[in-house]
Amino acid sequence: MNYVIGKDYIEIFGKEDFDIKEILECGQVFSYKFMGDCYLAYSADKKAKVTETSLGYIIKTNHPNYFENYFDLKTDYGKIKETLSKFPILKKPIDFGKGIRILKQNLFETLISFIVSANNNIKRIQMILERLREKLGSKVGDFYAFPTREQLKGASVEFFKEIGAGYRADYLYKVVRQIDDNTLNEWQKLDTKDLRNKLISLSGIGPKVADCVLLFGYGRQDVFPVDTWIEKMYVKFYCSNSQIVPNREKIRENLVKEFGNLSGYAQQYLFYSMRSREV
DNA sequence: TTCCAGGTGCATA
DNA sequence: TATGCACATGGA
Repeated sequence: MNYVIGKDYIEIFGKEDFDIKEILECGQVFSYKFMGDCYLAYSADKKAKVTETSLGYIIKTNHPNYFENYFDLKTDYGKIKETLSKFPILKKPIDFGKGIRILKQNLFETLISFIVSANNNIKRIQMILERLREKLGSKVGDFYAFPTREQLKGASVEFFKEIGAGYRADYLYKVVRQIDDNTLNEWQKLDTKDLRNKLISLSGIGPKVADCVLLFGYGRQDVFPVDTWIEKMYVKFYCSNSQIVPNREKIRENLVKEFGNLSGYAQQYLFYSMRSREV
């Protein structure tokens, strides 16, 4: 996929490895808006407007270098899809979500977002996160930035309940007090296993949320988040009728063993097609 | 009305 | 180590 970067834009040529609807709506990210003729993508304190063109896409933003990384434009998804298509169960999911790219999201925002995501549905997750932005975030031009750790630290448990976080309010209140502004960045140097254990030690973060933060925040691909949809997928494709369904930890182990360093990509194709009832 | 959603924390054996 | 249950909330 070719693209050029200007002072306030990125132009993408070709659509086979980049579909903005699939990228934003495949469940990896919650802070975006569909505007009818374009998508607005929000990440931390930055915004991009993505519009389809006859040749591909035009991304308008004041931070083109940031969004070049955010949309993972340097990675060759054609090659990844070619490799993964050799797995029979991935053929349809890859065809269904062939324009997906795994975003490289802001660490802190990813952490908070996926704590909110636990046992929740995507529409409500988006609503809660939007309220967080509007009530605690700094105004940047015509939108609100995702609140910083300091800004979240100023909020009470009651506040988190008021915006609809439910029982996750306690998790949010605690987690912003368990880390400081450098913690998440310092953990970059750890290997996936140690980093995962650090994340799980935080409030509101278990195995699944940790894997999502590893994949969407830290860009680790050797993880396979197992949620209710992946569990359904596993039952459908890996368990015969009479077979007992293994627990999620065992499912995760088996899938990481199978897909190795491409686990993260495989997971997202499968998740998207399962949730869309397209497998 | 009941079930479900990108699960986690905690008690119990 | 493994299993079971409670936990808010809103849409289907």
